Amino acid sequence: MEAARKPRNATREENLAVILHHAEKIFAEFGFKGATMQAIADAAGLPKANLHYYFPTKLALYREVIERIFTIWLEAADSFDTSATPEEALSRYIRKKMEISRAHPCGSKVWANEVIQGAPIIQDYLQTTLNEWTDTRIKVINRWIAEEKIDTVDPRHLLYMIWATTQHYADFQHQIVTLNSGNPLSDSQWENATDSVTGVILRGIGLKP
Amino acid sequence: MEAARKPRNATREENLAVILHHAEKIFAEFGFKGATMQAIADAAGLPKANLHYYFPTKLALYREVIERIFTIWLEAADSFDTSATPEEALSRYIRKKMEISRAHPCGSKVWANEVIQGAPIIQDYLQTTLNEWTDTRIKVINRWIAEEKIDTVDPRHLLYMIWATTQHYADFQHQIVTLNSGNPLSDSQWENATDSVTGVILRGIGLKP
DNA sequence: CCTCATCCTGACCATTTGGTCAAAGGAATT
DNA sequence: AATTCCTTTGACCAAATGGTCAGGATGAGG
Repeated sequence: MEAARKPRNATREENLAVILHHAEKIFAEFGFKGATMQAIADAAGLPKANLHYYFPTKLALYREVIERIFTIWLEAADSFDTSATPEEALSRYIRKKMEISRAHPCGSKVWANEVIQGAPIIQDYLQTTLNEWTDTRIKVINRWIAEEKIDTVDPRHLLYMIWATTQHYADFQHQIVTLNSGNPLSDSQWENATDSVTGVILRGIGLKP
Repeated sequence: MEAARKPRNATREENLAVILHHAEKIFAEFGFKGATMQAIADAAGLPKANLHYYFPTKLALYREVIERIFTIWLEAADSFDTSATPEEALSRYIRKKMEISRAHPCGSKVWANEVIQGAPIIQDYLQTTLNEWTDTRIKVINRWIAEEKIDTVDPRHLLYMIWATTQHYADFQHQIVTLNSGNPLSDSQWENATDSVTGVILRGIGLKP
């Protein structure tokens, strides 16, 4: 969000990246109030006072972390409407969201934590950007239904199902790993998960995956 | 978990219930570290020191809250295997889980928070009770597949989908309410949500809901 | 009215927390 | 070398937090 003033010195960029990376982990693990600046500083290998040089308050750091996650989510959203058919649109969107769950589990967890706690920070995002995005997708899905390309289904709940299932693999990662004998999902297991989710949802609305 | 020593005095029972009820809310809203004994005490309308009379530590109170949630979840699990057909078993299980999401959203949120944070408290539950429960259901689903009652599907991911979607309505309640113009889901909207989820999942594995 | 066990609570404490600040590097430009 | 701007950090503080404790309230049985 902040433009780097001196691109010549890469240290600023580096430090920002390191701080944000570890802040994401700590916030994911303890939530906003549970995370401490000291813990983030230790994880990042910096003195606490240095964090406050880059981010004046804990809230500012948290906000930055959240904003980055939101950006990633919006990009995944793009792959929804660059497709011709419902099959392609939905399966690409689901696959993309599964990939994000695997690549950025902590980001997803921070978002989940935030929403569970009533979204005190991102409330405006929900009301504006997410709300608008949802409305446009609902219209697309309703068009598919009108054109009899998919079965009748409440578009809103279809979207919720996709969000819930894909994010589950990030947010409940620990539970899934535990039920997988303590091992993280392998490549093929992730592939299987993606295929399973895609298969049930597509068939669930009358498509053939 | 603790037996009441003097059932004659109902005050103990009452206070325990009040404390646990409000503790669930506060823990759901702030996570374990974020919740404060003072906040729980205020919500329950009791002095903080009184909480420590009933629950020696914050952890003991949290553990009790978690255990109660787990009990409710296990009861929902029962409705899974008292049914004859896959249609009935799955639709009853999904419906039950949706009802729990509506009746006990805070409980679900506490569980979600706990799992997101790596389940430091309930790890043993995941490894024993939940793991065993999952294994038995997987066998049942695999039998359905062998008997060609449902399409081929990875039972594990089918279960994850059910958990994810149903719990989403509790854990992401705030997001759903926001996307519903700020209004909680009405009776008919909950019915619609349940039907939508059940419909997609059942059709997704070759059943007619 | 007395006894005794349970229940309640205001005051208190040690620790942790987010955040501040002044003084000290450091590197490029003049 | 002097200057200037950015960066770093140890020491510090006020507030909040989990937990303690001694003493007071309460009520049932005698």
